[in-house]
Amino acid sequence: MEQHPNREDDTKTRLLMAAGEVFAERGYRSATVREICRRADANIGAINYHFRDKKGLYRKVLEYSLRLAIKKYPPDMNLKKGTGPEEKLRAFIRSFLLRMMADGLPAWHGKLMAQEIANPTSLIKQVIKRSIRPLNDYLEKTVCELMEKEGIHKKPGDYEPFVCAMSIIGQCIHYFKGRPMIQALCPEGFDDSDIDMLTDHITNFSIGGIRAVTGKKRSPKIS
Amino acid sequence: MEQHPNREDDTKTRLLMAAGEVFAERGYRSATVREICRRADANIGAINYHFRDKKGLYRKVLEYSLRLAIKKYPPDMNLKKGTGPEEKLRAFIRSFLLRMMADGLPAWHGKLMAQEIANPTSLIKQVIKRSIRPLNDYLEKTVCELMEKEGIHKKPGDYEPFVCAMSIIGQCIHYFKGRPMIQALCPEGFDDSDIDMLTDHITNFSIGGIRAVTGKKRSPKIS
DNA sequence: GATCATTTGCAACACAAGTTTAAATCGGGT
DNA sequence: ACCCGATTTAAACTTGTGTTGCAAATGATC
Repeated sequence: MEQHPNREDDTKTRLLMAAGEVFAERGYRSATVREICRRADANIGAINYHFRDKKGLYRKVLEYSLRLAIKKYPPDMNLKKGTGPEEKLRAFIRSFLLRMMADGLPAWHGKLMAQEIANPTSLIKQVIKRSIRPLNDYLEKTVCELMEKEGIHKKPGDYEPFVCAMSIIGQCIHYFKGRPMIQALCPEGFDDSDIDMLTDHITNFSIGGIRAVTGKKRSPKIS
Repeated sequence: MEQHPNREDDTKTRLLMAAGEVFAERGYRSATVREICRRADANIGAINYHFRDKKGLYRKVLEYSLRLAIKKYPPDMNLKKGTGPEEKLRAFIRSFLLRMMADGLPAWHGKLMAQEIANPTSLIKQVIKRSIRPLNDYLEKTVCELMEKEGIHKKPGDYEPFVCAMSIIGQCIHYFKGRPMIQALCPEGFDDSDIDMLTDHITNFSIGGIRAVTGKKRSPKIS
């Protein structure tokens, strides 16, 4: 039935792939080992043999997905050095959206993270430390660069860059998790091909937001 | 253990109250009838007797919560007529955050909606129609007023006000559903008392965002 | 080709959660 | 005091899900 978990691969790999798919689209709790095994065309027992239990499988999926993600989406987003912060922000948002919305092999990295954020499991700590924190640091750094252009000097970890980063992430995640509601609210529009328009909107909106946040603080410093 | 479902009330009311609490904090799927009954100090069978089944109970909770919400948070947010759109937006964001974050009796209206958005049930259509849509309309209208001040004429339902509204809602919901992650990312800060700071930030950020979005479109119309 | 570790398939088990049922209890009305 | 309907209770039933054990099959090594 499924394509990606190629029958050529060994059972362990097929399980890993199928599990990645299912965990990504259903989340840890709602995913069932039986569906994973069905998609992997493997036996229920195999999961116990190769990964001990469901959580062991999930742990391996996270590790594998993380390793792939680092390769495919390095923190600097493969942008040439010296690109302006606006373009860095746009690239960040676009890749963040793509990672969550896209289908296919590298799709589940973002979805897994989004699921963890919305419904944390006991592995949330690890996910944050190794996946979310680096992304967030990069985003905060970019935000700081944008603030710098407004004449405000902030460093990652300060209050303003942090909440701005949260506002940006929040928008992106909302467009993923809130898709059913958005479809219902606005039935005519928003197929998956609109990621570019979405990227434009969130980028513009956020740049304006950052500008406004720094603007509030600037007044005492200008004069 | 619990306070609100007062032992004085009849079983049906106690069940309704307890269910509101549990559904609000756990979501429909993760909530269990057994916990609801335990909190309501009622028998398992009572749910079947009074509400047919879990979904029937949930439906009644939504109806009751909606009726209360309309009374407590009317669409115009009880602002005096003639208030500026900035203040309307701030009031909207603040009440939206409060409804999700607060504890106590009227707390679960917002939480239920947020849970529905993040994990829709089969009743999502009804929730959207009667709760979310009106709120969204009001928000879009406010956004349009803000755009008007920038010299751009848009009406609710147009693309720009819609995506701006989504960006605002997205930020608010992220601060509710993403609380565990935010705590982990920024352990020092963010107790529940920071709603005022959050309101300030999201309001400023969003006003700047709206300004930026209209700014992009304004250039051809100005000249 | 025999032996051993690895892998698979199947069935059973445990457990949690929603639902149902039948008996017990209670409260008014006559 | 008795009866009848409404309510409450306790227990069983059903289903879905994770886990485990075991026998059979497979494959590699000597």
